Parts: sequence; structure tokens; C-alpha cells
Amino acid sequence: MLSESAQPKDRPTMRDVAALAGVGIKTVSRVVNGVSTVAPELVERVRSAADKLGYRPNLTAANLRRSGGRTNTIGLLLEDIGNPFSSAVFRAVEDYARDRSVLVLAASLDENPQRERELTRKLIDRRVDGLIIMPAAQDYRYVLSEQQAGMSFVFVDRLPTPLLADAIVSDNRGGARTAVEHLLRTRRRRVAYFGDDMAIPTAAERFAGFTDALAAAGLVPDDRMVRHGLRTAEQARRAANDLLAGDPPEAIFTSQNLVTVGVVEALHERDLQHDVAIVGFDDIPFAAVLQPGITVMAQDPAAVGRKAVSRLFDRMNGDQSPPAVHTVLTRLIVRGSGELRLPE
Amino acid sequence: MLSESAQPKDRPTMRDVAALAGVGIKTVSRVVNGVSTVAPELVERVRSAADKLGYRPNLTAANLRRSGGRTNTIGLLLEDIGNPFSSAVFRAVEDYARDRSVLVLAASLDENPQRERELTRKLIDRRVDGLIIMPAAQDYRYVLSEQQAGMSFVFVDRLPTPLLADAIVSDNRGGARTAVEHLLRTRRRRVAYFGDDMAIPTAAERFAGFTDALAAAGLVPDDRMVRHGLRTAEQARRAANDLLAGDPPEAIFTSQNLVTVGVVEALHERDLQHDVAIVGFDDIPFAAVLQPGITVMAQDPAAVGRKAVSRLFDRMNGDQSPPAVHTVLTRLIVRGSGELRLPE
DNA sequence: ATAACCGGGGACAACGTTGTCTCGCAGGTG
DNA sequence: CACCTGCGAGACAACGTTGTCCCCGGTTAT
Repeated sequence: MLSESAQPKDRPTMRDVAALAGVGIKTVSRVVNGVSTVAPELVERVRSAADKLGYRPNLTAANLRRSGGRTNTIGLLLEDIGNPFSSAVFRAVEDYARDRSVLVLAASLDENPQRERELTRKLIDRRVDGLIIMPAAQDYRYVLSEQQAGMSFVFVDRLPTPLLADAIVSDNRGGARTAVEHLLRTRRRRVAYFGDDMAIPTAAERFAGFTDALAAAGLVPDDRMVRHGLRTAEQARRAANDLLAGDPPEAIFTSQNLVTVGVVEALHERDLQHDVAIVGFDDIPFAAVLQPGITVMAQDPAAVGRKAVSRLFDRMNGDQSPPAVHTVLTRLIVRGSGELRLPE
Repeated sequence: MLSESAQPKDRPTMRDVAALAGVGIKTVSRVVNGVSTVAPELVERVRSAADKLGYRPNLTAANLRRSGGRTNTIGLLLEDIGNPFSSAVFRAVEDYARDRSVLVLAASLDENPQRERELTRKLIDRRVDGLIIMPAAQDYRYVLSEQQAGMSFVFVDRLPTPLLADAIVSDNRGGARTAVEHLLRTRRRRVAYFGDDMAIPTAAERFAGFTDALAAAGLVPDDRMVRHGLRTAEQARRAANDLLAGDPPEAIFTSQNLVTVGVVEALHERDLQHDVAIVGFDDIPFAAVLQPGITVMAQDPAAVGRKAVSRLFDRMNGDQSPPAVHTVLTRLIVRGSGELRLPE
């Protein structure tokens, strides 16, 4: 009864366009989808009717009916979109997907396994065509039934256990080992380790690489110079200050970018940056401007993202080969802090 | 005829669950949606049938029918997801949306107006409930007809022309002015400007703030010390080296984070970091570790994102008030480089 | 005992689109 | 001239779900 003025009136549908153009609804569908068997005159009538009404097709309805039921959407679950590694992965995924007219639904997990399960479910309920996950959880058996129902999965940055789907990971252990070997080449022997929580598989791998390198040089880690569980730059800074206050190590390996930031801050606070060598895992902005520049073992998040999304599309297109792990190599960037000469 | 083994068999639907549980399809719907009028025994039967089949509801089908037709999805078009400002905005948007069971479809525009139009359309075709756009284009009249069709828009970081929707922007002009006034407080007078392309509205605003501050001190910009159009750190580094090679300015204002990085690199290369003062717009990682620390006028991308998404949800919930501009204040972070004492 | 009532559960249509089928008409063929 | 062919266009059902309505059985009131 009420004739409200700016009522949020419904969008026009194909039916409305068809009525205005004086054609059947299916003809509108054909025009919208560019089917070539429609008479040019009708095409024109439909086009102008659609423009006049501001018609836009409803893709969710179309996907519901369309064979295969593809939604042209993929899901991307990252540790934290705000962190540079995650957002670089996102960017690579997005570029590949956009070229194929696929959009990306993304969310952050913050190391929360429960959130991971919820979000995975929500994305599946929206019928994404595939899912790229930077895992927080431990148990991936639920993936199996989803795969049987036709969902494709690719994991990045960490390996799911058991390996039920493709995974793209950095060469954490090998990269860490190479980084520490690089440090040892300066003849420094007393090497400290600062790292993230060992429950995080990548941190554990990097610590293993650290130990590998020491072992190869006939050394063993000194527990007094090993700190795990550092989650923020501030924690790392404090831990480093703590260690540096006593008998400082000759060199430091940091297993993650935030940790590197904190430790470098501590070195500068104590004016030890020219005395204690450091190599970090993960590149850091501004690393070249510092004195000395920070030598790092850089990951290649863009390569990880590209590889992940291309594997995902292969799977979505029917690739049935057994799940495999793909390792993306890391790269040592020499800037000074890892090559400090020993005095005397 | 063929009984393929691992055929990507279709997902079970409510019909399948209903058949297995021996109930009507609507009862399954009721159970799935937690309607309380179903007999406990039937709820149990339906639940176990659903689990057995690995049933997951199809949200796209549900949204199609459900009144209002909300998809519980919003679109987010950013300049570049890989850049820290964009990804911080994203993170804030995501957190707010997740609390309301809304997911985010995001994509990068890379300053490409055509891509912006295409993506806007694609997102509308998927019937997102609202759209947050960091604009690349100039002309936003198309927004009007979409708004009448019920779509909500919020712009971030830059103002659309004409102002057809809410916009959340940093206080670019005021922040830049305050930053430059801070520099002038050291009695330095010959202040250089390094900035991004003036076609980008934020860059223009910041340059205006720069001029404001000079004018208030009775100064005018010296064209020889003004460089526009710097899009990368490398370009900025070269431009700065160029200027510093001649008669160096007493102070520098940089209008954007990448530019700050490049200019700081150049200062360090020429060992002028203690002689030429600098304040940058946008915070920078590691700014505190450098000698001297880099004083910046920091933006608050998280606040921008929060404000944007909360306005968007208000609009989606029927707020009809006229479009408004919301300004998020910037904050001066003093670290040394902007407070250098003049010699003599 | 019968009518009115209530509450649980199913049949049916609808959301906006596309796949399939059929129909009508024009043109070519025997 | 009848028949077949082909092609453009619409009718209809279907995708998987939810909103609406109605029916059935049991309980309560008269």
C-alpha cells in the first residue's frame, strides 16, 4: 500500500528485461551469455532494455544451474593477511586467479586451529572451487572426505600430516643450514639461536637446519644460547638483550623476520652490531640501509603462491596424481652482518 | 554404464539426507537451520544421516531463496594487497566482518581504472552485500545506479568525485603540514619535497600540506628541490642522489613510504644522514633501528579499515544519511631524523 | 462424543538462472 | 506441392534451498 520513495527496490531480473524487450527469458539469457544464434535486432533490443533497467546477471543463480557448478571462486586461508609473507602469497595467488576470472575469498587464521576448521567449512558451504591453506591445525583427515566430494586442496608453508594433498613449502631446513654454514665460514663458533615456538613446524625445521650446520662443523648447540617461543619483535628484543648482557655469542641465527627485527634492535642498543654477526631467516625491509646491512636467507613467497595456485588449478581440472611436496628454494642475500671479520 | 571408481561424484544434497533419514526434505532444512520445533529423535536421525554422507549445506542455493538475498560476502578492492597499507586495511576489515559471519572477496587494482570497473561489476554480479573501494578511477557516477539497486559502497584512502558515498581518508594535507612544520621548528629553511605522482589524489594532498606549512612560515617551495612522480624506492633513491650531489637541502619531506626508503638509502650512501633532516609520511619498519631513527607521520590503516567496514555495515543495514567524509588522524612519531640540530 | 485447537512434518512453489526439448517458419528438394 | 531440413526462439524443468500452506494426529474443551 505504502509507496515509499527510496524503497531498496529489488534488482531487475532476466524476467524484467525479457518483458521490456518483448522477448522470452531464454533469449535474454542467450544475449547475456553471448550466444551467437540470436538475431541482431533482438540482441539490440535486449541490450538496451538491460541497460535501461541497470540489469546485472546474478552469478550465484547461474552457477547453481550451470553444469559442473563451478563458482569461479577459491578460498585462501592465511596465517595473517597483515603479515608480509602472507600478503605476498595472496598477491601471487590473486594474479594467477584473476587471469582465469576466478576471485579469491581470504581470511586469517592466527594460528587458531578451531578457526581454521570453521572457515574451511564456511568456504566449502559457499562451494569454492578449491582451497589453499596455510595450516594452523595438526589433523587433516577431514580433508579426505572433502576430496572425495570433489574439493581440491593445496597446503602452503607447512606440511599437513598425513600428506593428503599437495604442499608447497620453503626449504626451511636446508635454507637454515646454509645460512648457519655461512655464519660459520667467518670462523665464529659460538652461535646463538633465536626462534619462534617449536610447535610451529617451520620453526622446528629451521632449528633442525641450525643443528645440522653445527653438527657438520663438529659443534653442538649450547642450550644457554638457544631461545625458542619468541612470537614478537619485542619478545625477541628482550631475549636478546638478556643474552647480550652476559657473555655475548660470536654470531646469531634468527629463524623468523620479527625475531630478526627484535634482535637487531637489541644489537644496536648495545652497539654490538659490528661485533656480533647475524643472519636471519626471511628478508626484512630496510635490511640494506642498516650499518651493517642484514644478511638474510630470503624466502620467495611469490613463488610459493604461484606454485600453490597453479597446482590447485591443475587439481581442479582433474589432475589425479598422488599428492606431492614442492620445495621452493631460499636465497642468501649477503649484506654485511653475516660476514663480519673476527677481530685480531 | 561405466562404473568409474573415483568418479568425482556429486555432493550429497538435502534430498539425499532426507532419503537416508526417512524424513521430508524440509525437515532436513529445519534441522540444518536449527529450528527448534523438530522432534529430538528426528533431529538425531537427520544429524547422523548428514554426517554419514558428509553433507554440507549449499549456501549459494540457500541465499538465492532466503529473503533479502544476502550473500554474507563483501568485496574489497585495494590498490595492491601486497603493500602494507592495503593489507593492514584488509586485516581490519576482515576482523570486523568475521565477527558477523561475513567473508571478504578481495582484489588488487594497481591504479588501473579499467580493472576497477571490471572487478566492481564482477563483485556485483556475485551479489556481494557491499563494496569497499580504494579508488583508482576518477568517475564514480556509475555508483549511483548501483546504490539505487541496493548496493552499499564505502571508499577508502581517496575521495570519489563527486562524493556519492561515504569515504574514509587519512588527514593527508593536515598530516603533511604538521610534519613539515615539525621540520621547520629546527630552523631549517631549505626543505626539499620528494613525492609520488601528482595524479594520485593523496600525493597531491600531501604536497598541498607541504606548501601550506612553508607558506605559514613565509616560505615558498623551491622548484629545484621538488620531485614528483616517484613510484618506487629505486626511483626515489636516484632522484635523491641527484639532488644531494649538488647543493643539498637542509631538510627533506617525503610523501610516501617507498619514497622515504629510497631517500634514506641515498642519505646513508652519501653519509649525510646526520646532516640533512628528514620526515616521511607513512611509517616504515625498522625506522627506529636506523641511526638516526626516522621520524615519520604515521597513518593508521587499521583505523581506516575499521571505520570503513563499520560504515559499510551501517549502510547495508539501511542507514540512509547523506554521504560523509571521515578523516582519520595521523600521528607524528619522533625518532631523531626530523629533529637534527643545525651545526654552528 | 464431537468440535476446536495445536504442533509437528511434508508437499509445493519460488529464488534467478541455464539445459533440453519442441515448435514454427523459411527455404530447399524430389 | 508435399516433405524434409535447419535454425531461431520460447516453454518447461531443473539446480539446492527456503517460505508458505495444509494436513494429520493427538489433546483439550464443550
